This record gives sequence, structure tokens and C-alpha cells, in this order.
Amino acid sequence: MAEHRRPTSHDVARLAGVSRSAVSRCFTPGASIADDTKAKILAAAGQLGYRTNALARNLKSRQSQLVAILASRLDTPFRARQVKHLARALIDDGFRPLLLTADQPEDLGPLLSSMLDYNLAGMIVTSDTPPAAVIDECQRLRVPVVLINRNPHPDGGDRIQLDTGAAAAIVFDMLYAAGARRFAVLSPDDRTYTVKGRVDGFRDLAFGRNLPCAVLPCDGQSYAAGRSAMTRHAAALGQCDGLFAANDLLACGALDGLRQDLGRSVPGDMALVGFDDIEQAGWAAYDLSTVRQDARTQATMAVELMRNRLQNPDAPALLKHPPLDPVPRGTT
Amino acid sequence: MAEHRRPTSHDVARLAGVSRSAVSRCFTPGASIADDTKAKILAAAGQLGYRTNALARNLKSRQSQLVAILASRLDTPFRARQVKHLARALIDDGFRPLLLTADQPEDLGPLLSSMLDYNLAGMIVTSDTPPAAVIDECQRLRVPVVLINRNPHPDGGDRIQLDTGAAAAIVFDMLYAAGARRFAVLSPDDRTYTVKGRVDGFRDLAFGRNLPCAVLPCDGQSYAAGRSAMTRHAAALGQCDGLFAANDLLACGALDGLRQDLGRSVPGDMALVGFDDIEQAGWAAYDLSTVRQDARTQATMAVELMRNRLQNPDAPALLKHPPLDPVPRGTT
DNA sequence: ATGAAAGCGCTAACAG
DNA sequence: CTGTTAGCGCTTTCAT
Repeated sequence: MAEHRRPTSHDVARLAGVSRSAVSRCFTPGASIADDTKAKILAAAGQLGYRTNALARNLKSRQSQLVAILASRLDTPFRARQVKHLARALIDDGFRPLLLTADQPEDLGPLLSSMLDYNLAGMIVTSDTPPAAVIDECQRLRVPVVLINRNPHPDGGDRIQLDTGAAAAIVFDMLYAAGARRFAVLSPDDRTYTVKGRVDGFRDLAFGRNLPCAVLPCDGQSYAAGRSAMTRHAAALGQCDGLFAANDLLACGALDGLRQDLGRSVPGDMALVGFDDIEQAGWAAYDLSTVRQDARTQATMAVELMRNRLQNPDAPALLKHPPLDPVPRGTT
Repeated sequence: MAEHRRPTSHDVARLAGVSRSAVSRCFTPGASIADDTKAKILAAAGQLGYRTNALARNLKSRQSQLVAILASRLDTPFRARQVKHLARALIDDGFRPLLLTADQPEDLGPLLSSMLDYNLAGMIVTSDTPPAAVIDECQRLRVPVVLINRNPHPDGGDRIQLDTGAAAAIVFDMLYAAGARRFAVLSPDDRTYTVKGRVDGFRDLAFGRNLPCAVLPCDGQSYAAGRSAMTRHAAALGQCDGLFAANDLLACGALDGLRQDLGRSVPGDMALVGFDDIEQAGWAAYDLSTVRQDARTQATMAVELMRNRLQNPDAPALLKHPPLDPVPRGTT
């Protein structure tokens, strides 16, 4: 009863009266094996509770099905959604997602580099700060890397990235359609690649039409940052009738700041648009107009890029844009 | 230049002029090796870009550092926080978290069971529906399983679980202190173990004091469920002055339903307490009184239990309660 | 279709 | 302290 040792292919082979190779073939999808041998083996395996040992198998094939997901700020709604879809897409495609969360960049280097010991099949990065050195090392070891909404890396690497120009245009149109003509945009100091892209794109669009646009710095991309920025920039905001917050967390903060701290009415005094379409944007207390990033499509694309790269390591790096959809709600 | 093959300990050994065992020892923490040999090896390894192959290493030691985190509804704020802390605690303790998200139980069985092929060091379950069969299999393979806020499993298995009695008491006290005497509690139909515990505990506390407590069913544990339940139970709610929502998502929904759909004032007409202390509970539009589950301590405890079990597989199953803290805000 | 043999890259006795 | 030896559990030619 106390059967601690896991049964091996050897045990199964003996019980089924075949060779270990036969057992191996039985569990290898395309291998040629007679139906009744297979049945016999399966029976024996079932009886023993045999499971192939992925470690041993991977050792031979020099590659695991392990894919690292590198994500910071996992407790943030949009990031959580991204990771959820990424994990699912990977699993559906036969991979096994390893989760690396890293909020301080310095934790990351050694960790990630120790991950590489697992012969990763790939790595997907949604972190704010992908440490360049690690990505280099992945490239060197020919581990496919897919960057989601991150700076391009010198050595290439496939990327999924929202079209910042299109994003800015959608936001601008929503605000303009709501009647706004004097704009402001909340610009986090830790601007990640696409945040910067849409903030700058938005400002340029306004300037292009000779419309004023104040760029309001705020510290970080959190709810608290959005809220406190409202008080800090109260004067500037007094001149505006259309505000773009670089993401929904900031937007929710801004909305509360505007309404509760500044006593302004939204959308009465000022229209507001966020970005990402996190769940809370749809909650009645916010009912925030925003732009939806489709995390699911994003994830599917990322896995697809990774798989392609795995098959064709030397293909040129690809850049794909997932779809973006305006979600007009009560703040415009 | 085109050095595709990863260098092996053999390569390093040759370059450094030592044996493969020496190389192995060099990368094994407690092994005895001369300082200058070690230096030589490290130099050679650095030059070649050598990394130990975890797969091979684990094959020998019959165990990986891989720990599966089984989580459903990852895009839910509290779950995301749990997973974040779990991942971090595991990594800090030298493990590698594999993320299995499963929203439909049926996906899960085969997946998890294929995970076992990786010789998991352990498994941590926060899913709503831990499939019993898989847990059984883990037990059989002597893979430590830690259940977080889940039903006890017949075969044992260590558990981290909030003290539902204490939880109910904290909530009851908050509501009672706010002057409430006629209670209601929102009871999701998919009641998970601890949700059921606190809902029932709360009701019993009220009954124990001969105070009325209406148990209001709602479908699920989401914001939408909380909100729609308010309209549906408007009549019953008219009689109440204290509502307990089994979690913050429900509570936020209830708050919006109460204020915006029913036109009731909170806390004026009725006090409200949620559970978990998700980030949104602190947002100005909600400012929700709640009870904090400390995800970080929870995670630390889980990893600790797992590690103990690993060292001592036959110790009796443990049950630990993480701390709980009332967070009084604007709804009481 | 099947079995024998030869490793994948590493570690762990065991001598020296 | 170091090298030799013997595997971990599996897959994969190569004959048969």
C-alpha cells in the first residue's frame, strides 16, 4: 500500500510484458504501435497509476513546455485580466505558465535568470520594466520572447502593442464629440511605453487642431495618483472641459477627485475618458467612458507569436496591434 | 558565433580542466570544493554562459521546485491579490509558481493531472471548486496540497482558513456599533466554504440576540449580483438597517444598488459592511466599511505549511487562521 | 511493429 | 578535495 515511488515506464513495461520503448511509444502521439499492444500498456499503466515524467521527457527533447509570464502589479485590474487570459491561452495551447511577479526590478534579474534553467519554451513580458539584460540572455539562448505593450528591444523580439495613434484618436474623438474643446491629459511620471504613446498622441492631436491641451503630471498610474492630481492641478483643470486619463485607475481617481474634492460635475463641467475598460469603469458609481483593450485577443496573439517563433527562430520580429474599441458611458 | 546548443557541465569541465563532478559541486550550495577550483570553474562557466539545467537536476533529485497555484476568477480583485502574494512568497522561498487558472471545473481535471507530470513540489489551491479527484491524486503521489479558504478534504491536506466565527463577529459588531438592529445578509448561491461560514455565522449571531436577520439570496459573488439583488429584495431591505455583503464585490454592487437604484442613503438609512478589503472598497465613491483579509500573511502561511509538509509528509494535517482586521469606513 | 542500446545533463556515492 | 562510476526516467535510432 505504501507505494511512495512513482511507477516508471519500466514497471509498466514489465507488467504489460513489453519493452520500455513500447511504453514510450504508447504515450507519444504520432508513434507507430499496434492497437492491442497499446491497449495492454494502457491497462497496465492505469493499474499502476503511471504518469510520464515530464522532467525526464523534457531532458531528452531539450525543451520544456514551460513559459514564463513576467508581470508586475498583478493586483491591478487590467494586469490581472491580462495574466488570466495569458495563462488560459498558454494552457489551451499545451504550455505551462510560470508566473513571475516582480514589482521591484532588482528582484527580477537573478530570478528570471534562474528560470532559464528550466529550458523555457518562451517568455511573455507585460512587466513595466523588462530588464534588458534578461531579454538579451533569452535571445542568446534562443528562448522566444514576446513583449506586450513594452518598449521595443534592440535585438528585436516579437511584440504585441496597442496602436497608440489609433488609441489617441479614439479618445480624442470621444471627448470632442462630447463637446470638449479645451483639453487636459493626465501623464504619469512612470510612463510606460504605450502610456507615453497615447498621452503624447493625444496632445499632438489637440495641438494639430489648434486646441489647447494641458499636460498634467501625476505620480504613478494608481487611483490615488489620479485623485490627488485633481487637487494639485485644480487651477489648470478649471480651464478645461475635456480630460483624458491615461488609464482607468487614474480616471476613477480623477473622477472622485473632480466630484468629491473639487465639487465639479462630470460630464456637466467636464468630460472624462479613461483607458483599458477595467471592470470598475462599468460600476454605477463611475460609469466611465473608456477604451477597451481586448486582453483576450492580446493573449491569443502573444501565444501565436511565440509559437511561430519557436518553429521559425530566425524569422524577422513581428509587431501586432490588437483591436481597440471605444466604450462610451456616462462621463462623455 | 552561432552557438545554439546550451553549454553543459561537460563543456565547462573541459575548459576549466576539471571533472564534471567538480562543476556540479561548484553549483551545489553546501558542497565541499576548493576555493581556487571554484574560481576556475566559475570563470569557465561565465565565459561559456553556462547554466545548470534544472530539468536534469530535478530528474535526479526526483523533485522539482515547481509549485502549482490553482486559482479561479483571477480577474477578481481579492483573488489577484492572493495570487500575487502567493507567487511572491513561493519565489522568495525558492519555488517556482505555475499558474493554473480554471473557471470551469471540467477544464481542470486533465490539466492538473498533466501538471503532476512535472513532479510538483506542491500545490496551493484557492479555486472555488477544487476537484476532489485531483487532490486525491496529489495525496497519493505525496505532493503536498495546501487549501486556502476551501472545504476540508477527507484525506486531510493542510489548510489556511479564515476563522469564520471571528469574521462574523467582527462584522456583526461593526454593524451593531453603527446602530443597526434589523439585519440582512447577502448570500451568494455559489457559496464557497468560507462565504457560507460567515453568512451563517452572522445570521446565527443576530438570532442569538433575538434580532431579525433576513438571508437574501443573490446569484454569484460579483458586483452585478450585489447590485441586482438590491432591487429584487427591495421590500425586505426596506425593513432593515444593517446589511452584510459576503464580499466587497457584492458590497460595492449593493451600495450602488441601494443608492442609485433604490434611492436609499448609506449609512443614513442603512449601514453596510463588506468583506476582504479590496482596493476599491477604499475608493471615495464607495468608502466601504469592511474586514481585511491579509493576503500576504495568508500566502506566507501557505508556503510555510507546504514546506513543513515536504519535510514531514506524515505529520497530521494543520489548519491555520490568518489574522482578520476590521476596517471601518464611511458605510457604518 | 517491436526491442536493444545509447544517451539527454546532471548528481551522489565511493574511492583515492 | 577531487575524479570515477553509476544511474535518474525517458526517448530515439537502429536492427530485427
